[in-house]
Amino acid sequence: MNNIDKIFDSVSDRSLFKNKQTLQSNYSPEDIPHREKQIEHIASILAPSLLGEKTSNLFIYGKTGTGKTLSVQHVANELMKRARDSKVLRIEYLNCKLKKVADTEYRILAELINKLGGSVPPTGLPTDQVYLRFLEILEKSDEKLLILVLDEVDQAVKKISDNFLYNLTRLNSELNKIQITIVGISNDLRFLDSLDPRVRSSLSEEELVFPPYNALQLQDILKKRADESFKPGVVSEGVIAKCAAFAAREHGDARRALDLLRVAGEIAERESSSKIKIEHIDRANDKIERDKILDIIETEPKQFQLVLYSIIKLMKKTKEEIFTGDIYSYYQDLCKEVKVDVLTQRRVSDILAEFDMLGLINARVISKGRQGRTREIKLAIPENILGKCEQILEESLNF
DNA sequence: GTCAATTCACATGAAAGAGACCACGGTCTAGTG
DNA sequence: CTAGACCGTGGTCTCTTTCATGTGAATTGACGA
Repeated sequence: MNNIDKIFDSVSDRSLFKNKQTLQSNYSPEDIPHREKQIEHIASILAPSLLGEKTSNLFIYGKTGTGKTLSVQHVANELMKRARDSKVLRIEYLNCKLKKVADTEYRILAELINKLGGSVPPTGLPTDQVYLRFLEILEKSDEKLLILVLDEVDQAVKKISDNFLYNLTRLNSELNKIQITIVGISNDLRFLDSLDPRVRSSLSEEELVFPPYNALQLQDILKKRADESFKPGVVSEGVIAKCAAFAAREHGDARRALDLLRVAGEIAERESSSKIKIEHIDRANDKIERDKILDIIETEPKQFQLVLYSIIKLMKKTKEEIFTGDIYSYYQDLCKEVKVDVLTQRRVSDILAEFDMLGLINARVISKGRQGRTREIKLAIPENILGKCEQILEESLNF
């Protein structure tokens, strides 16, 4: 037993982390630097809710990792602290992006009902029935106001149509005892434009933009978190700056910067290095990128993998841009070989578009004049993990 | 040489079908008193 | 008589097909200089 204790002790001795949680993405710190203005703004808009008055709907946008969610949650927490005993107010947070939780109208409602303490079957009911239950449960509750935070609404609206937002905003007119305020959060700056004007006007009574952090602000944030997270003296000179620079290049994504720092720490730890050095950051960057891509590839359905495999093979052969037609014919042959049903070109076209979204390929719609219109496709997977990708694909397609 | 019409090879949209999943209500069956 | 098994209906969800329409520039061919 003593030996095991020793091993455990030595691990904790060698560990560079004091408290790793503070670097994890779900951690929410006490203070949020460089967002004071936005937080105040949100607070001032939502403040009347403490009296149970209906506040304006709020719409927030900004790129990923600019502290939107964090700020809103912060304000929500403060509000709840104040309102705890008065029972006027209720705040529910819902992330619309999480698959299997909330990417259809039905599921969003079901999730909300669950959070409010009711229950609905995961499927099988007509959607309007679910609406009715939602209304019912709302009317039953004691609170006068419900603030509904919909994170990443753009994702939801993309999958569903925007009339579910319309329904939500209209719900107020059917409710007597309780009112709903919607706080929408979106990563997509052009999201509002794509909405139905009726929805837009009611949803964005107030608007708030979160600008990206610049490199200096990122450094500030990182420094603060690093102090909480690592043991003193672990972080070498320049590491923070480099992290910040990396993330600033990608539209000031603080989440990414923190991930980078954490992974760099893990790498350093595994190598039993006593400090985090700048080279660890580079390696962390590679690793994050690599893991992300490999993970996507691995979890993709078979047909997608087949298409991707075709692209990789073709790319290897030609080294140049390839077009939808090339891929489709290669893919057809491949399907026959593996004895899999061949999808239509229409479908493959959509699959390619999805790969583009995922960042696995760069696709551009071009017109080649008399030779028609097509996508010009380039692989966006770095050379150094291409082999690994191929291997994974071959395994899962069992060649 | 110039200009509009043509044409290609797909992109992009809309609708609808197939198959999986599930809830609900009604009916049947077997076990119980 | 009643609880549980079983079935049919009707609903959602995802993936896919079918049908329809759109589109940007190379090419063509008519036209005028």
